[in-house]
Amino acid sequence: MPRVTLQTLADELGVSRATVSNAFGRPDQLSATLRARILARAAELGFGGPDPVGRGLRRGRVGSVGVLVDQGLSYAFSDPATVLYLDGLARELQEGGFGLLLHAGTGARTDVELIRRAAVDAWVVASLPRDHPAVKAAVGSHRPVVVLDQPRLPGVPLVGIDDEAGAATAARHLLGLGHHRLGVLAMALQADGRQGIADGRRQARTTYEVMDRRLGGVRREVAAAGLAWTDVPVVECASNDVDTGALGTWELLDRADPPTAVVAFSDQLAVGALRAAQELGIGIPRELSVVGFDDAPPAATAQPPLTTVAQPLAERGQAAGALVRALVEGRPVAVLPPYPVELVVRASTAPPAVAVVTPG
Amino acid sequence: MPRVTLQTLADELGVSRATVSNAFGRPDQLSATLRARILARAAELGFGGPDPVGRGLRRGRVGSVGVLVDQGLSYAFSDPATVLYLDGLARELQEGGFGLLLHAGTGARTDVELIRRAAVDAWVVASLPRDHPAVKAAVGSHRPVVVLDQPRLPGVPLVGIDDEAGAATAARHLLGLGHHRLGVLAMALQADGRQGIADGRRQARTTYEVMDRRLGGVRREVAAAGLAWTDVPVVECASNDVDTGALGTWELLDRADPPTAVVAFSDQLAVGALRAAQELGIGIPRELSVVGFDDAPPAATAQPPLTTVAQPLAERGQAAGALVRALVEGRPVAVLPPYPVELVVRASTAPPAVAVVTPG
DNA sequence: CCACGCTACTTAATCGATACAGATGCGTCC
DNA sequence: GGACGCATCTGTATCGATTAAGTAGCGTGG
Repeated sequence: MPRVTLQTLADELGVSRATVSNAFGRPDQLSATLRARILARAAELGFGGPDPVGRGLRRGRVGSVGVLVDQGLSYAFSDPATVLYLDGLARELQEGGFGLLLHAGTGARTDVELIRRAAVDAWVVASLPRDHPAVKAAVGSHRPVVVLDQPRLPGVPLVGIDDEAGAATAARHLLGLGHHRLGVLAMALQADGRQGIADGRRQARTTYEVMDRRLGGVRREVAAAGLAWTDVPVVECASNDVDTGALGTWELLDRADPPTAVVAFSDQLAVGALRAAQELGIGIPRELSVVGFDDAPPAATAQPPLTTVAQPLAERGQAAGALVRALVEGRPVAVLPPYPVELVVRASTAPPAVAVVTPG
Repeated sequence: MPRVTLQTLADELGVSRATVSNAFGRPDQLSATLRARILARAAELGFGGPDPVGRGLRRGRVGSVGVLVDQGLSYAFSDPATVLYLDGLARELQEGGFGLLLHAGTGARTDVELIRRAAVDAWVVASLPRDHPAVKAAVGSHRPVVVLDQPRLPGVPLVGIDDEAGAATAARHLLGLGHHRLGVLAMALQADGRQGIADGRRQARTTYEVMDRRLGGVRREVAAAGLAWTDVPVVECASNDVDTGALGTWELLDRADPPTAVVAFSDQLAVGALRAAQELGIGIPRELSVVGFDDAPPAATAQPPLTTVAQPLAERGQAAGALVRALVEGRPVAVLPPYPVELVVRASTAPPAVAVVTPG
């Protein structure tokens, strides 16, 4: 009835508990024949190896890494980009013998309690807003933390990309094609579920740093082209999915002077823009150009295929995993420079229908 | 330098370790003022509460539940149906204070080792083949196990649906519309990556019980309609995604006597069928009828909207979570009857173009 | 004034394992 | 033949917490 432990086995076989432990974890510490006997008896008793929790306590490691994602799981996993980097992360961590303890911030207060009570060796913060309580809880857990994308935290390694450059490239591409009226389709600027046009005030208050940087990139290029940033409508999409992207696009186009080109801050939103355009009977790219962000799998298969800012998703996930491994093993880690991004031009962008050629 | 523990705090304040423990876990066991003092000092020292591993060892519970999914994470999460029930599961478990330790069967031998070493209170086996080594490892871990869909294991609670009835309903619907030439688009019958027509021999050897049951359901209806099962081509799709579904559909239609109606065993595959038809210039439902399975979100938004066999995905995930909670807490659990399924008729099915009306 | 009950703590056993410092025995080398 | 090395196993401290049982101290009712 009582649980089988190393001690049970030791008593059964008349050896010490230490030897039984070694039979499982350090084969070189005992003779092959004794080890075989121990393992055989263990199998008979249905003993599957040392208890992970006891082992974890003693060794100071349990072999799991917590991952904090925004919103619910279904939401996080509906985004192919998120899935891709989680996959990279999971692979790398599994390689190192770690499991992935997923934690979706539900926003409830119990979140923090759960994080405090979670038996993990480290935390990966996967793109959370700066003020999210889960972030504080993770940092306060006295375990290594690695951040993906955001938020930047002092002394915490970050695996990010050059967001500003990425967004700037997208904007420059469109401006270079001759567009003068841009629109921006952004993800949430704050976690308050707000949807719609975000004015300057709102833009300045985002708690999602990635949005801040990408807006900055577009703004920079718009200014460089001699245009007014206040003339560029920014629509904030409360969720990063196709439906909401379509909704946001409706809003962008339903204006007095609708944009001829849209910079979307994710492929999800961009695909939503394509759908909205189709519903409205607007030809892409003839009447509207759309640039996405991420180059997630759906970008290439979209109709038309999306011009988008490519970033190494799986690779970054893997890099985050490698950082975690290093930190847990006490190895020093270097500061990672932002991963480069690259514009992939496909068929969703073209010069505006009525090109306004500037003299010169 | 050394870690702050309950003992550190106890020494600091001149109280016993037990009292400090109680300050965190059982507030009624000490005076409010002392508790406040302890908590205050804890905050000062940056002590975030009792160590989860020590706690876990003593209490016999760590607060995490392992989830075993087939293939890699990106694969599992590319299926909206999987995402939906994992979301239900996660919600229910978070409610109970458990985190989700995800474990994607990579097929490597290290999988089993990882499972053995994972600090979890229970396992959820999410639709694995009968012979998957991870299943044995989970069952052998001496922790409660709950199975989603498959495999059926003696003495292990299962949260399933009536697969046979579901598939039968789909087939009956098509046969009732007047179709005489059916085709089946199945998921993998074995985990060997094989793709293409599965003959009777292969069908009989599936290690995925769900496929077995669904094939049985279709077979039953085909027989009831007086047709020969051997005339019904079954194409096995190695991965459950849209691309592979399209590929399988090509194979199904590229035959001497192509089917006029397809039963797909997932919405993913069904959407693939829609795409293949579009590529081939085949009108749906005029020239080809398609029935899906799951009624995952994409089913309703597909073009045309999919007729599909609906099943309560999130609800089942939640039910699995509830079972896990009960088992971990030592409460007895009743055997769950299969969840009912229901055919949702949308626009992807219609009578065959050249209806063969039986006299009578 | 004693017994009783209550609150507020403390004591000590325990969860299951790991790792380091011995202990033991045996062969070998000079 | 004594010293030494080596392989193989044991003894024991320790990881960080929980909890049942025990002990003061204090107020109260008979």
